[in-house]
Amino acid sequence: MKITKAQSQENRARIVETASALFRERGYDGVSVADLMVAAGLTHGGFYKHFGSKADLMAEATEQALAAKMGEYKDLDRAAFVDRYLSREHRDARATGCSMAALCGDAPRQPVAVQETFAAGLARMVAAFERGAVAAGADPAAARAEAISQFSQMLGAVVLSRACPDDSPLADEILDVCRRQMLARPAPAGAV
Amino acid sequence: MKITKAQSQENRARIVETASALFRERGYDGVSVADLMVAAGLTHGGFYKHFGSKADLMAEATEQALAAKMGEYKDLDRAAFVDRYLSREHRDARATGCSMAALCGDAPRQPVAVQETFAAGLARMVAAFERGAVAAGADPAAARAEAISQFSQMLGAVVLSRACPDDSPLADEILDVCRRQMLARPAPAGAV
DNA sequence: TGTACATCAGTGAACGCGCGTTCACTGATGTAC
DNA sequence: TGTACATCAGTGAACGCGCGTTCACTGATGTAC
Repeated sequence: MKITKAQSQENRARIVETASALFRERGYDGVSVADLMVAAGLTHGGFYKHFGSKADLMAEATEQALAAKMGEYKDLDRAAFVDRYLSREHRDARATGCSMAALCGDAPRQPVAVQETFAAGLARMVAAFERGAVAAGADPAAARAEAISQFSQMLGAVVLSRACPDDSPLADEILDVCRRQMLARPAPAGAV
Repeated sequence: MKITKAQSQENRARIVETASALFRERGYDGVSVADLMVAAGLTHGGFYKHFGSKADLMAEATEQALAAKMGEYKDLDRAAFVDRYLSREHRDARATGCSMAALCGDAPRQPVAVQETFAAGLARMVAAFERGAVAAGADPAAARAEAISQFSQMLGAVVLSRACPDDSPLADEILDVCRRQMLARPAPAGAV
């Protein structure tokens, strides 16, 4: 039953990828090591050949998902980003959406390594937002404040929309209202 | 070991109150029935004399905490509410703070009864915000949209601030930036 | 008002279950010669 | 290039533990007379 080195590395990568999707979908505590390994096409015993603990994987999967998402969003202009972030598709696709929005409520109760990964990801996200605003012509002095308050609103809207039952009209209303408000919001230069 | 009717009702109320604090502090899944009953000064076996299941209590404790918070906030004007909601004290006092902010990330994964309680609470909260804005002279047509987008931002800010490690400067920055931005935000009548 | 007894809130041991983690074992890979 | 063997990723049973829930039991309360 020994496996090629390449095969083993592939398996490891698949575990991380599967974990990052399942964690976003069900939360860190909603995914057991056994669930996860089955979803990755393996058995649970082998998990500890790749990771020291479930907490280690949580940190690694979160790190990877945040980095991947930022790469994905990097080339969108502000309006396109707002449109996508506050879309019904993003709200409904927890597993492939923003890890920050999916897991920010769980993060404070997790091991320190996960908390730190989260905080670092948030800092990078704010910095990226800020650079985007400046590039779009915003007053650099106000750009950071705008980045923070706008991201707070968008994340809050996604989290609240997801907290509504599936058929609730409020779920869509929250997204639509915030999307319109974000797009109509004065250019970063004008605020605060 | 039988107890007075009044004593029993007192015990029941204390369980609900204790639960609403512990759930906000550690999340629904972070509090076991045994933990909770010990915190309420009882033993775990008696729990089912008062509640059909843990899920029933989750719904009841959430309902009660949301209603109590709304009563508490009812008489504050907008600026005072913003100041308090986005304060370090509120962020750090999870157990006695806003249940919406403390548990919105957990709500979607909970039993339907809890989800419905949450959605109803959110709807009431938005309605209260809206009334407050109209009373403050806002354009009624825009008041609802402002209520939704402002509450999204405030909740997002509290959740993100809590997701930062304790000593992180970003945690305070998020609150401070959003508080300033909320207070400087044009009166509800002027937006969107 | 006093007595006899049914009620039922509270107790704590026990239930089955799923969790994270460990471990002896397997057998193809990859290496030493 | 061919052979012998050590390695180690993967397997699946087993571990101790905490969970939500059940249950037989207790004994003061509250009621019927």
